[in-house]
Amino acid sequence: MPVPLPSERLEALHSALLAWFARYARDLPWRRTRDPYRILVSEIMLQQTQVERVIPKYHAFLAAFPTLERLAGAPTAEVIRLWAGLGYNRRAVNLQRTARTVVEEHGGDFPREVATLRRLPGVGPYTAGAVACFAFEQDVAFLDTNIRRVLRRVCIGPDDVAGAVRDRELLALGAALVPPGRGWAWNQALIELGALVCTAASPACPRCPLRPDCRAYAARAAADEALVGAMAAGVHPPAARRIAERPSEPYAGSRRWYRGRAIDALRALSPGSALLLAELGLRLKPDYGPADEPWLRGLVADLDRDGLLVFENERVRLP
DNA sequence: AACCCGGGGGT
DNA sequence: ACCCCAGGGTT
Repeated sequence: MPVPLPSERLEALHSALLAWFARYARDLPWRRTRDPYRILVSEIMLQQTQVERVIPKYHAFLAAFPTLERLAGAPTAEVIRLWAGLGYNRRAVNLQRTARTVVEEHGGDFPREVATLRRLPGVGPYTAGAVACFAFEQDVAFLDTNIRRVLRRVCIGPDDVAGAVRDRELLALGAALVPPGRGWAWNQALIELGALVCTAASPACPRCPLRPDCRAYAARAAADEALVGAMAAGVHPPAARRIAERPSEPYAGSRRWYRGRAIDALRALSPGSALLLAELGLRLKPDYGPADEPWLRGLVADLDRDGLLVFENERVRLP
């Protein structure tokens, strides 16, 4: 059961992290704007995708679709083409659906409320909070993989057995930490700390501004001390045991891989043109034959359902 | 709650 | 060969 941080430490926590952010934050393009459209594009692209790979795609996408209205009015095929290399292609379709929803149902006026944002396609709890905070500078709390990890370590530490603390509880904890009026910088700073210092595999605690108030650090320091004492006494800890796992399926040849190759094949077509089903099959499998047709129809049907292609008259094309 | 959805880079 | 990454949607 996590205990809230002592209130007398709250102000110190705020100033420590905000000062660290002011000094060490990366200069990322989406931190230079409050335009909700640009913030949304960045947030959708950043879902499960690293910053370094998003940056060039972000610029290219906004060059092609500089405004919400331009994205809403573009052929979906073009949006999918611009998404090449980012993965999770449904994000591209949902992003355009959101643009069209905002244009058609909100008169082009971007929603500000988290609950309203949350209803947009492709916008979940994280993205709704991020847009409310990073575009409209609201002091809202939300969780992404970085914030979740930082909060777990700082506020819960060794009590977080196997991630037993739920998001609901973590979110309540996080909401109590947001400094009034500084939500934008605070949430950016939590994410930045998780990305640069409090990383998943090897956190750089020696240069962490939150170290004085971090439960995980305190516990680790105590454990290290005990270990050093034990080693000095001639006691060695048991070697970590490797748990045997079944070999995982290779990615090439997986369903996900074929979906990606199918969309790539359609991207390569000149705009407006289509491919016979068997032609697509041959581009996915050199030895494609009639026996593969049911499999291909299933693949295509799912992509069609996802809005990533259109299958009509035995031909396949981008929407 | 479990599963699916891409692709690239790090270790 | 794993793990990780500014998550969301479906079942």
